[in-house]
Amino acid sequence: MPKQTFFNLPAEKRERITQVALDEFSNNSYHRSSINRIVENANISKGSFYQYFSNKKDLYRYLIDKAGEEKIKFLQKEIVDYDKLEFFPFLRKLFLAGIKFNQSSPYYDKLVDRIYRSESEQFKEEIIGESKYKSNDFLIGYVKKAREQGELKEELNPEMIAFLITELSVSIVDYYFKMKDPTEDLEGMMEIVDDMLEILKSGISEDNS
Amino acid sequence: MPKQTFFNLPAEKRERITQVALDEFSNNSYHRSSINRIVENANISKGSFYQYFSNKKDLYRYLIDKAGEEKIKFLQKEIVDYDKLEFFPFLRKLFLAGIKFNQSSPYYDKLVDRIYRSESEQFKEEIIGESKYKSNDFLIGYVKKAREQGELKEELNPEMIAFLITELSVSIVDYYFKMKDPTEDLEGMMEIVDDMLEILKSGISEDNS
Amino acid sequence: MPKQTFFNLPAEKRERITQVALDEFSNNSYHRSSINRIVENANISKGSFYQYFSNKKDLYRYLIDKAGEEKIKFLQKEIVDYDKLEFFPFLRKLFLAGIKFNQSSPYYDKLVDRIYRSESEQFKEEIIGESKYKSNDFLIGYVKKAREQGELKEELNPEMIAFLITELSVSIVDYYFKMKDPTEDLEGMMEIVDDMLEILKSGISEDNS
Amino acid sequence: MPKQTFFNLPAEKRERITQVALDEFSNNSYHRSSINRIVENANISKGSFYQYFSNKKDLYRYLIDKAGEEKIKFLQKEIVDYDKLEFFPFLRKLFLAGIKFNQSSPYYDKLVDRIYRSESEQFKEEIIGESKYKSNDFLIGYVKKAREQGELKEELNPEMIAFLITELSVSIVDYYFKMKDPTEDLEGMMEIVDDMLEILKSGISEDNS
DNA sequence: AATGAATGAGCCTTCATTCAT
DNA sequence: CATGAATGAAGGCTCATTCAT
Repeated sequence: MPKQTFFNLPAEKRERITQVALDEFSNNSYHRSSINRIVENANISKGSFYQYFSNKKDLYRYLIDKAGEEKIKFLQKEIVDYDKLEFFPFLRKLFLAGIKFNQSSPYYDKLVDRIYRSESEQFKEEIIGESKYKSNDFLIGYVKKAREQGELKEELNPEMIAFLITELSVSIVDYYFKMKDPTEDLEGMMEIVDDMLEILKSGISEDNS
Repeated sequence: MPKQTFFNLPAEKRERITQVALDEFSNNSYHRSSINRIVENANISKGSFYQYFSNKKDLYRYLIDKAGEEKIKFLQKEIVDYDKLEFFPFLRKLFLAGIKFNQSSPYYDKLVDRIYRSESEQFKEEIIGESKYKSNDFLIGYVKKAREQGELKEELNPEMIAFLITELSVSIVDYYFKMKDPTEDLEGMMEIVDDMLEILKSGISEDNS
Repeated sequence: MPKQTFFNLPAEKRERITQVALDEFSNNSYHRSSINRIVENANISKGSFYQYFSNKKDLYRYLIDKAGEEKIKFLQKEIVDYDKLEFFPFLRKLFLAGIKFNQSSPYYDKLVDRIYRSESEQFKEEIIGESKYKSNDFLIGYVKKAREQGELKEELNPEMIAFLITELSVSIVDYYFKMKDPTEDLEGMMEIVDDMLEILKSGISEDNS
Repeated sequence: MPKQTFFNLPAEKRERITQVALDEFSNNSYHRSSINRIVENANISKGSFYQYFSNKKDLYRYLIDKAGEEKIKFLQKEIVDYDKLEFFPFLRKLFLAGIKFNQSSPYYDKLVDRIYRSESEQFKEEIIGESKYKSNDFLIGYVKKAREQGELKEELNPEMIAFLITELSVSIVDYYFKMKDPTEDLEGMMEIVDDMLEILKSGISEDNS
């Protein structure tokens, strides 16, 4: 956790630092990211930095946490009444909201992707282990509920389904941005999402039999 | 490509270096990996290193290439007569073979995963661009053939399917080794593979309609 | 340009570093000069060095610039009313002042000689290109003026004359310090200067015809 | 001196090595020149190199010596009956021959220039001190003779005149190649040479008074 | 006579962190 | 709260030379 001094800062300064750090960590691996560059770009002194954060890892953890927070806040705003939706319409909303979030705050997604996919297992544990935003928990609950309500095949393992969905939601974004100009609107994206959802639906829904 | 001097080395030494380097690069990002550590662990002098490889990237590229080579060699040995198999049985063999390879040479998979998932697009291109082992090409061809033979839904985009399968094949290994002791035998694994395949099959095969 | 941190240093330290660097670069070619030696002799840490200068070239450029600055400052102090002098008396003053400068700050002259005479044309351009102390411009102007006032033969190319004078002014110093003990006073020197000037005068002045 | 083994080599190989080394040393300062590059470009093994030359300096000295030898050989071929010429016609021939030599063997001139102008005095002494081709000796003798024959002003110091001429002969080449395309023929050059000679003549010849 | 693997010192540069003010 | 000078370890890489074969 950043030190209290950081939170005492005027909002403008605090956000400037956050933004610059986000930029650095989302474009470089943890070890390659440079405090030197951060303080320079944020226009603060080295000494100040160490008065806000106890060390590099402290800042990093803060950003990772904030990324989770922001994403959840965003998703909750996008998917109102999500507990009244059926599973697949919900999933569709979830995917689209995920893509929208990525478009509006690409740094956060990059940051999180980076740690999930590229840092060593040990390092990941060290950083995320203490965070409360372990993304999957929420989804597993939702899958379980859907299965209980007969929307999903009984024989499938909910953990596995949740895992599969998470992977697909990341993959779909990768796939999309590998092919398209990210500033484009969402039409092309929806097509892919719908294809992917159709496959998933045929694959895991009960009605399918 | 490593210099000729590297290939002139006694096999034992050459393999020792390869092994140590593999260990280093599969456990650290490219930039974080250290030549210093490699030469120390491999018990060679820094000067020698640069007589074998022209630079860090040279060694890295060599390993990435070798990983592709080894994996293909392994898969070809595992999946004989693969062109006589139907699509889903083939896929099953492919997944299992992939897992087996990971078990026998976990470093190579980690290495390749790392670059595919975590290094910057530009860096990836720089390293893999010149390699002949671009994994997806082979799979896309195979998917197209399956679709022509009526095994897959016509409306689905082969590139997307291939992409999906590749992602799943990686995910499945992640999932498995996150849950199980990797030295265990394959029984538990097969269950998961079969679940996943069942989903895929329901999702993309033609007979399903 | 050195970083601000360098100029914030206590004068003693700043001058110590400058002096040590000057010593290093004036006795070795650019590439042969060693930052390691500089920091060691100046008794600063390597890390500090890079807080003062962005890199080796930065320091080097600073010295070259400073050499130009110092020389011009010195010459202006020595040759007051230089625009009221006739050409050859002026030249005599210039030569003598040059020698005096060399005696009082031999490092600067050595430094500048070194780059003018020995580094590759491309490197020279890279370093001096951006400097405002391109020595010849001033002299060419002065030669042109002298020619217009009928002091020099009309048929001679001013650029060539300026070039010739510059070369001679360097040569004369070389010659002198090759023969004499540099701590001696200037008497012997004046003889040589006068001989050289006499030759030049006979060679290029108009009254000569 | 190179070891006997070097001279036992087939001429082709010996010349190849010489050429490559010349290329390296004339384009880089002594310390920057690389044995590694030389053996690579000359296609010989590291071990062989050290069987031909006892070390880097040995090779370097050999080249410097050879440069002197070649230049003298060339000049002697160009300026036949030079002892029957008067001083200024001789000087003109000398300058032109110098330029021609530079055009035909630019590497040698670059090599010699480099050591004369850029290496430290101590290093120069170490290399050239032992050489028999100290260029000036020959010229001083010639100047003395000219003075005795009344061609030059009595009051001028022959050493100084010889020094001056040497400097000019180098400067003139610098000046020319800074302005012109070196592949051009000699017409433009002759003009400059003649201007320069005219200055010199007015400056130092006796008839001038 | 020829080879080429081995070596360690040295190169310039970047880094996260400390601490006195 | 803010500052920024100081630091030494570590980074990748090049070098001339030796020596066993």
